Amino acid sequence: MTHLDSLLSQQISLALSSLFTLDIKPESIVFQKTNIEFKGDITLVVFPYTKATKKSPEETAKLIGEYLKNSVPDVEDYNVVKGFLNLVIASPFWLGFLKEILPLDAYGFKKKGSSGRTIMLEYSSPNTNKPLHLGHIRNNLLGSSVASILEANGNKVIRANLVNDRGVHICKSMLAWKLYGNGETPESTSMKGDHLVGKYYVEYEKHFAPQWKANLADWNAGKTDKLNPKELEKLHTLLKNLEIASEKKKDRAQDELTDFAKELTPLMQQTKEMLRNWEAGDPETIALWKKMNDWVYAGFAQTYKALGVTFDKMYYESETYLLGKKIVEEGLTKGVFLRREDGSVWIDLTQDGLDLKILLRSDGTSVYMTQDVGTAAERFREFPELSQLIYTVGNEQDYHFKVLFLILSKLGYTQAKNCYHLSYGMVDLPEGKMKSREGTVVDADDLMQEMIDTARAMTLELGKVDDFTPEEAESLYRQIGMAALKYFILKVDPRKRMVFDPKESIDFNGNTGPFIQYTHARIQSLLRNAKTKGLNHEGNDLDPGKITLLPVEKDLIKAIYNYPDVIRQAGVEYNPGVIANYVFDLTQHFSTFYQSTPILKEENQELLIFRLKLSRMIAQIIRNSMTLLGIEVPERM
RNA sequence: GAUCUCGUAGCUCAGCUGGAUAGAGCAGCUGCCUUCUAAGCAGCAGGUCGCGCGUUCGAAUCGCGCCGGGAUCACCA
Repeated sequence: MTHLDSLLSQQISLALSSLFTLDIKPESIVFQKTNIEFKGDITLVVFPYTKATKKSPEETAKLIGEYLKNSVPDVEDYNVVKGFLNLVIASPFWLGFLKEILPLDAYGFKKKGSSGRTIMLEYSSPNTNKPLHLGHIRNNLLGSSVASILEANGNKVIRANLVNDRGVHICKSMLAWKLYGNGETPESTSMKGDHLVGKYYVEYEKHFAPQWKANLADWNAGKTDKLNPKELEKLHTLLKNLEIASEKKKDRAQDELTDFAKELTPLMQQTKEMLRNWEAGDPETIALWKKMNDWVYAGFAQTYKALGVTFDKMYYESETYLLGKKIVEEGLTKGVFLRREDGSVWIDLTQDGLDLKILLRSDGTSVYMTQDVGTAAERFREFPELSQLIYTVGNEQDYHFKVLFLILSKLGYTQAKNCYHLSYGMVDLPEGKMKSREGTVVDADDLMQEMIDTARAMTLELGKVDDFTPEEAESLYRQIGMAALKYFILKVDPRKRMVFDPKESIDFNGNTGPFIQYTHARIQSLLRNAKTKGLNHEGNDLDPGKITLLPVEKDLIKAIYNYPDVIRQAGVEYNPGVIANYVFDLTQHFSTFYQSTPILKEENQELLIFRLKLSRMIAQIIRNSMTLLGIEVPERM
């Protein structure tokens, strides 16, 4: 609620009371933007009150309008269309407001920490067996931007990254490198470390597939002589299941058989052995693990730097994967969990409309959920002041987090209600889902490079950098390319699945990051030109009495007026798209103004200076908004 | 089978705590660079808001049902 809203709602409450003896609380009165077709700045819909006023909507609106015009100096005029009361707010109000905020350099932002809330926001959370791809880009950009938005709302934010650095999938890359790597290193191959490790993850699959397929083929041909009696028995059970399975369950039964075939390959046996060695602390395995993970981290560091994301706190699964077991034991004694005959531990969530969920395997080892319970508990202990714990994770894990928060709550963690799953939709390509098997996965590093290369080509073609030094030009290409990418992804509501069309994302016209950057650069150019002409726009003085606002100028000030609410809204929704849409709209309005209204050529000196100040304020908002999206704005382009 | 989610212009998306004739961008078509950066501006064209029923003075927005896409429900992570 803005100052204007609260002033008007109080007056309207008084009006309703004195005109119709109606008791309506000011807080319950809401306004909406005046439709562009009609005159006015803010609109009250009176339909809700007509039952009580016993008058027609038009009559009711007219009476309220007249009351406001007489009692509120800032209400200059009003008009009524059906049940809509459109109020015209006087120019001095808008100019007075602008004058008030001109001295601020972060208008709309709350001071960091002013809310007294500390929020931990987890994002990125990569696996160390392959490089980052397009999906990770959305995760990183989203998490990073939401962190900034929450800070702009006055919160202290801890940016956390939980690295998935252990497990079967990591051992696959390690084993493949050991078996087929011939000692390759990032140095010897001039490959980025994460890409080299990813190469061996793929290599593993290449050797693995023929092995399990051979198992299936053998079994189909009745060759089962390699199996021990126990395995043979399981195979018979699986085959029988497949045979009697209904049409619908056939896939599932086939998957189970395939899993068993994978299990019994030499490669998988070796992988599992490697994982056991790792868990036992075998020095050779640990050394290999460290070496390859270091390669990956060096690679990730580059990618993160290029993306412009940072972290305050790193967590490694290798250090946290044992957490949670103790909590599960405690939960057992509390009766939250139950132990089956085979020793596995479960929670029954059927009362909550969910299913049974496993927390410890029959061999006593943890599953993902166990670790997540453990890390959450650890974070609550480590940061007792935490007001909120946010997980930026794809919506494929909606169920997982529902269960996690429920378990935490059942274990008695009151902080469970402060946990939030920032769930975002998958990124698809125009031809459908990204599939590693079909090689359609878009690599993060490649994509960024492509964007920068395109920015270079476009900029050179337009002849924009003729007077730039080579370093300045390169920096500009990077800024533009990254802006295109980031804006393209962040403008979409995070909750929604989105389509990433490389051709479209590389467009620099229209609703794009580069267009917004360009508008900022134009304003800066304007201000530079003003300076060389000796025009001083830096002061904050402004005489509302001497300026008559054009409609386009009033629209701009109104948009500025709404900015704090936009930042608040983006924070409430955890949605950078709110900022993106706002700043595009603002930029578009400014372009209209810029194109249609003389600024430096204005003869009236008061007006000229006012327009410069207005432009300066718009530039500030563009810059600060883009910062919330993690996007840089150049001074020239 | 169960649960969750999405469906708005040819394409990508806004709008969804109910409000006026549903908005942008891209793609298509017209204009505008001796004038503050044309990565721009102005305009034209493009819609049964998946379908149906209901609630309401009023529904793209809320509820129910159906159709279609996606996801999840593993001793995977």
